[in-house]
Amino acid sequence: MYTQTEENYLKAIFHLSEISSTGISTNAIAKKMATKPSSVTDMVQKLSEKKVIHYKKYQGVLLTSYGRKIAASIVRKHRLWEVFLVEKLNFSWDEVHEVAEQLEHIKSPKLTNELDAFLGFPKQDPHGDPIPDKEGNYDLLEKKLLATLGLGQSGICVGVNDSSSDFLQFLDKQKIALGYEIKVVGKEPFDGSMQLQISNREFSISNKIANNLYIKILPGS
Amino acid sequence: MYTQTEENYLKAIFHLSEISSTGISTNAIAKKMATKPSSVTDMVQKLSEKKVIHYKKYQGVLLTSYGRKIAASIVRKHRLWEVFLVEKLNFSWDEVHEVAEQLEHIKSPKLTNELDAFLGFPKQDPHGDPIPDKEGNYDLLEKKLLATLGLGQSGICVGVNDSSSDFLQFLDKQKIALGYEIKVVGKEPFDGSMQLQISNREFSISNKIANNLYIKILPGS
DNA sequence: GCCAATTTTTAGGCGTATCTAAAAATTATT
DNA sequence: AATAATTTTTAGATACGCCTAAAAATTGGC
Repeated sequence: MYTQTEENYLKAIFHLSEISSTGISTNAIAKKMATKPSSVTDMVQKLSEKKVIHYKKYQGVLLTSYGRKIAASIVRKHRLWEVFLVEKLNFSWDEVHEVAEQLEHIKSPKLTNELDAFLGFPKQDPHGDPIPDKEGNYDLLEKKLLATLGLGQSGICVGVNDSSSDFLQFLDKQKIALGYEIKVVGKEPFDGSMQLQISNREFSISNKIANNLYIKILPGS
Repeated sequence: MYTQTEENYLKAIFHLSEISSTGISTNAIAKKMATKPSSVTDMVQKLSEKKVIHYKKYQGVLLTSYGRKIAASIVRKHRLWEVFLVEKLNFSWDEVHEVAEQLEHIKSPKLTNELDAFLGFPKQDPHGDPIPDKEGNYDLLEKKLLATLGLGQSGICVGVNDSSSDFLQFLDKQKIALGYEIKVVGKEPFDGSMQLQISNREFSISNKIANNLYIKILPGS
């Protein structure tokens, strides 16, 4: 059994692994966990003794296959709860994260699996991220950052990179939500800003925004 | 904000207060919490500083009205989650406690209140215990012997008087279990036997049985 | 009312998870 | 390759919640 803190470290390493695939540095974990590198060192030594990560001094860490399974089960719970909150309890997608951070630590396989069934075995959470199954397997979406789209291309908004409340509220204000079709009708080389078309509405977003929105490209575009 | 441990102490004191109404002893709390009296002393000193209990050395503790409100909100969450688990996720009444012990510590007023609404504002949990409202108020349900119920009254089966094996096996055979709602649909003055309705099943029990089953009366019956 | 039994508190220690400050190792620069 | 900058680890301290053992206060029996 793992403490909530241990679970949070495993989850952080899991998410960092999705990007880097090389050894995850102490500093990267510290940044993600909003803690100090020295605290990370203490923890990774403990996690290493528990065989959930590989760790050698000064060389970063990697999840063992066992550790990856545990991390995936936490992510599974987090995302299932997000679906529950949005679909059953009238939460909006920018309110769910904080509560799901708590709910993901509830220990009851029966609860998790019954919840999964109750929700109709969803494949994605409200941010478009995949929900791992019981065994920890999940489909990687072929997501692209909006910023990488060319002029005239269009796609469907499937997720966000930065799920901070500020960013999610910005999207809300701009009436951008998951599932919306977005077309790139202009790109500004000077600052990387883009002109977009959603439904019949046209507006402009900064490069920073475009680097935080994941898009699934439509085949004929 | 309170730690999970602090919340568990408050809840224990809350439950002990329902019985004794005098100062709750260190030993009583230690027994309920499955910990040592010295640990209890440490904690009650901390809780006293936080103004949630009244405490004077060697004189036991009592909740302040503020502390009672906090404790009631934890009990509220616990019992709402129990209803959720039984009604939505196919848990049986004897499986819910352990999971509810975890879920009761989730901190999100919106979650609690939306869950309440989602469940249709239930007044009792699956064991027949009352669910406090947002303000911490709740109806005390009276525990009565089944034999004392009048015609047409209904209640929830909450306990047994005689726990002999013979009796418990009888209950099993008749498919009567804790948490079941029982309605009195007939009383026989001659021998004191009663006709009962459970779910859509009707059957008859002797007076001896009726004097061994504790029932909590539902308000509107 | 006094002594014994019980209850409660205090004192001191332990493991977890965190921190700061300093030392050690690695990486980058010139 | 030597030195500077960065990263990482170690050392030592703190708060929390728990423990054991011993002291203090209360309660009960005679």
